Amino acid sequence: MGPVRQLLSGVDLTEQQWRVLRVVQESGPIDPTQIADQACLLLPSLTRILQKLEEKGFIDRARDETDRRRQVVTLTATGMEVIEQNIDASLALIERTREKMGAEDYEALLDLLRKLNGLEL
Amino acid sequence: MGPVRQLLSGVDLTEQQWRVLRVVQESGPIDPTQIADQACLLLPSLTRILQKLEEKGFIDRARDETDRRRQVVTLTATGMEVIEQNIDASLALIERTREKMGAEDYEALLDLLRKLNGLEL
DNA sequence: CCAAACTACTTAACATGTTATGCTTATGCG
DNA sequence: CGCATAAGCATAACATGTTAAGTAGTTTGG
Repeated sequence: MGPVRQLLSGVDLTEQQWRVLRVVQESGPIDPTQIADQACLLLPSLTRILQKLEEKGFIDRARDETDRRRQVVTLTATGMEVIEQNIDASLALIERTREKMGAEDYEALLDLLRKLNGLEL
Repeated sequence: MGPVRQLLSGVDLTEQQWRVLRVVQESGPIDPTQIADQACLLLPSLTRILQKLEEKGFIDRARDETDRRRQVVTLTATGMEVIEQNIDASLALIERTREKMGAEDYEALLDLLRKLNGLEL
């Protein structure tokens, strides 16, 4: 993750903050529980991350009027800009890693990690 | 790591504290820089962990009289006891994970992780 | 219909990850 | 020898991981 942190340091974002932004971008309006699931974060961590992202003006949070326990997280225009400005470098970094490892090994690693993650120990 | 944390919660040790204890046990008297290397920890984290382990009475720290910048970390009798009391369950947990994943996949995962770790991005 | 159980999220407290900085002791070199 | 530099740790500051509790809103069984 070192290169990722370096990439994001220019816009004052951490790995996790970036990951959450990307999840919101790809999913559209979404509630924290689903974000946590997709970003592999526990809710207490996500709570703090969403607070930071809101302070920075990258997301908005609204109460879900159907179920008032829930929130709806949305990207702001600023948030979309930040993603646009960094997405190419981010994807390039992933691709570079994939090439350095070899595509087959890269996929094999992901599969094995998913398998380990799915295990009941 | 969930099961590991559960295993160690009985003796009030965290994963990393346990890992450091194990490194010291296997290496014998050793300095913090080498511990950090073997346990995959950064020195600031290790500093705090060693402080905790010393408070708990599981390790001793002495200045290296040859090079007074260095320390020598040693297991105490209490530290050895804690390891003896938990090592079997710890190894059993590793073995169980290995079996659940399948030995081949388990080894393949370790190899791929080592490969990724060795990569220069 | 209502109290108990549950869900979604927050807060708190402590441990660690990460980067930058500081301090002390060693080393290399002119 | 004497100083600049480097090595080995410690500290500080902030972000996250992890577990336990707390709060508000919802659902459900009697």
